[in-house]
Amino acid sequence: MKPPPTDRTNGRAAPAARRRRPTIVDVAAAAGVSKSLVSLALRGDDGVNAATRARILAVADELGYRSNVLARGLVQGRTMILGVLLTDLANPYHTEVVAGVEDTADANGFTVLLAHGRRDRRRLEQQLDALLQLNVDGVVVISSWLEPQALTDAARRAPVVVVGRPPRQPAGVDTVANDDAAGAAAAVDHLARLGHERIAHLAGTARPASRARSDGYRATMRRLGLTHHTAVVEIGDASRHRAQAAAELLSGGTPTAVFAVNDMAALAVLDQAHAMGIAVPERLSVTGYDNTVLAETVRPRLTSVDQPRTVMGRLAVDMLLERFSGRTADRREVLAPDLVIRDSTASAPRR
Amino acid sequence: MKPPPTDRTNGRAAPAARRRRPTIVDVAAAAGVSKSLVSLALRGDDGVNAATRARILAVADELGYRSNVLARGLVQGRTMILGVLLTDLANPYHTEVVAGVEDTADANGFTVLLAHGRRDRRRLEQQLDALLQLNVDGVVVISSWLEPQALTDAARRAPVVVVGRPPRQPAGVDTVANDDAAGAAAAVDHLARLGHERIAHLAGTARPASRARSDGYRATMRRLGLTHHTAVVEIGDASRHRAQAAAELLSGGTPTAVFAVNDMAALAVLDQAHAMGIAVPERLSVTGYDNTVLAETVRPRLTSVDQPRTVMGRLAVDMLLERFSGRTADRREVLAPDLVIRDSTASAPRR
DNA sequence: CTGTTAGCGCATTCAT
DNA sequence: ATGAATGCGCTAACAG
Repeated sequence: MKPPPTDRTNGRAAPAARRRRPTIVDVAAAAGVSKSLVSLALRGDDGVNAATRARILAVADELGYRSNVLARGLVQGRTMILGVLLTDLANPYHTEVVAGVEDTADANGFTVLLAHGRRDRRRLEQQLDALLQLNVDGVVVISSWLEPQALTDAARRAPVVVVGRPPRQPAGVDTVANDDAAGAAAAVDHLARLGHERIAHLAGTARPASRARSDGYRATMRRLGLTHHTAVVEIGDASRHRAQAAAELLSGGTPTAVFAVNDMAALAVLDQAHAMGIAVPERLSVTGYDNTVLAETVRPRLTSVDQPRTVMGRLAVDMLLERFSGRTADRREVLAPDLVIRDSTASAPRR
Repeated sequence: MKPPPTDRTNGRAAPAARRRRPTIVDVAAAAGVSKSLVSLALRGDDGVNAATRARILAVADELGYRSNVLARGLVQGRTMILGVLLTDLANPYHTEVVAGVEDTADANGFTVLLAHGRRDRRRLEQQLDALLQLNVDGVVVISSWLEPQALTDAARRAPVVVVGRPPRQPAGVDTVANDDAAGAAAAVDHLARLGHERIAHLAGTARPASRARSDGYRATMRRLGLTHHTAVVEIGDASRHRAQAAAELLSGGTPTAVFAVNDMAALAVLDQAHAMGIAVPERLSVTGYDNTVLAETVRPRLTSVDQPRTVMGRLAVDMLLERFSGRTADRREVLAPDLVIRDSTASAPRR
């Protein structure tokens, strides 16, 4: 805890001559009217003399006056700010949801501010709290790391929508998720239609979304009568683990196709296949999940399950707006994902 | 502009039973003391009876009391919040700088909030304004898009540090940048040492950083006496442009090496080389710039110039702290980049 | 139609 | 150890 900022705007000339932004009183003084009148004029109230209003607007413009959100929030009880809390800035999945959030927020006159949890639950809670303290009107949580209790608590202070798949459904908060089971089914069905039978699965960590995808994989394999599904390997976050898991997967059972839990995992499979001299897609088909930029970047371009991220972000804000208008019942939305077929999948090799 | 939130905490039972967070008065009431005493106790003032303090702390803890940043900011003139303004959330370069900012902010008890410009100058200005309205104590701008005037104006309200290379040095704000010319020289020198002579360059848009790199490239080629530097192609942001530019570059002059302005451009070269059946690095060496995750993702792994992003972020906050302690002179810091050699560069092919 | 006045919210700091 | 005053900028209610 270092020495905090000392500068005060009042008092004698501060070092850097910090300038107060013009307030409504400055405008009032410059225009020679009361600040109430300025307020009315600025908000287009009818009861203001046209000439006076013109003068006020001119002065305000000249001074570069802009009303202060927080001050207005103080009296109106709303700030027109929406907070977005996300686990991991570096995760492109998250940032695309943010784009959707921004779209709808913009269209409705809201400003969006972001808080970053750095993949740390404690920090996520702190940041959520920080947003709430700013009196944001609502929060979109792009994370499945928070305890249901923390979310429910937060929702008592402002409407909260979770984008993703929290471990348990928290009371009082809305959720938007994609149908992981359906996505897994789409990928596996696609591979099966291409004639693959030995379809292996590279599974993720214990996160709910990963589990749902693995469950979907197993269910689909069962439905297809494919008992020979080679292996399910738990992988960690470290890329070394992924590589190791991928190596293990390709060595045992000699699969002709792999359904990876996400694009990063799929990339590990691609790399491992390359190292082992297995041609993709000729001898091995690979599918990812999330359709991140990665999928369009690696060679061969990755077939991947696409979550409608932008739509999810938009929907999240829509749900916030509904809460603002009085909805009290929780709403959970599950969106259908979409398989994007690229170059990493092809017909199964003949024996 | 949709109907804004209507809920007020006061009045009769609001639909969702929105709960006020406990304030210092609640704690005072529950502990049977005045709020002044609570304030003193919480901040460890000596003049508080030990037993009383213990009771107050216990009550505060039980109620889950946490002081409100904004209210404290009101009276103290500082909020202990730092704002980060960035051009593009999806740009991993930016997010790594953020990590550095967060490191140092954390260590000094500051909270970090992010505002996103969506690659739009107007929006960047709005977001900068939004941060300032929150009374953040300082702002780190990770962008070179803002007009110097906008930055200077902002700096009158709170200290501002720009990470990156603004077109002109704005008065009153500090800057942290990497030495693009030196980075370019490191890359070209590396290629020259490997025996390359026909070293082409894939240039970027008109952004200052890109220009500095191109200048560095040309200067180094001249210094090395390599007049035969094939071509400089202007590329746009669209990936199609990049591909086209890369194709053009590899067709004319048959270079044996390419210094690309950034990793994305290098990736385009890699892809194009692959399409044309040119083996990398056997027949063509490629270097990138920025050392993004991309560099460690593509095959072959990309040799790239690394900017010390985390350090830059940390330094930015250090500079903010200096301003808080009274520094008034502008400070501009230029950090040395570092060439990271991977698999995409090798000795020049024999004729 | 215009101007004045009193809070909105909360924590700190000064007098007592 | 306490009440009252204070910081901020705005809007709403009311008086002129």
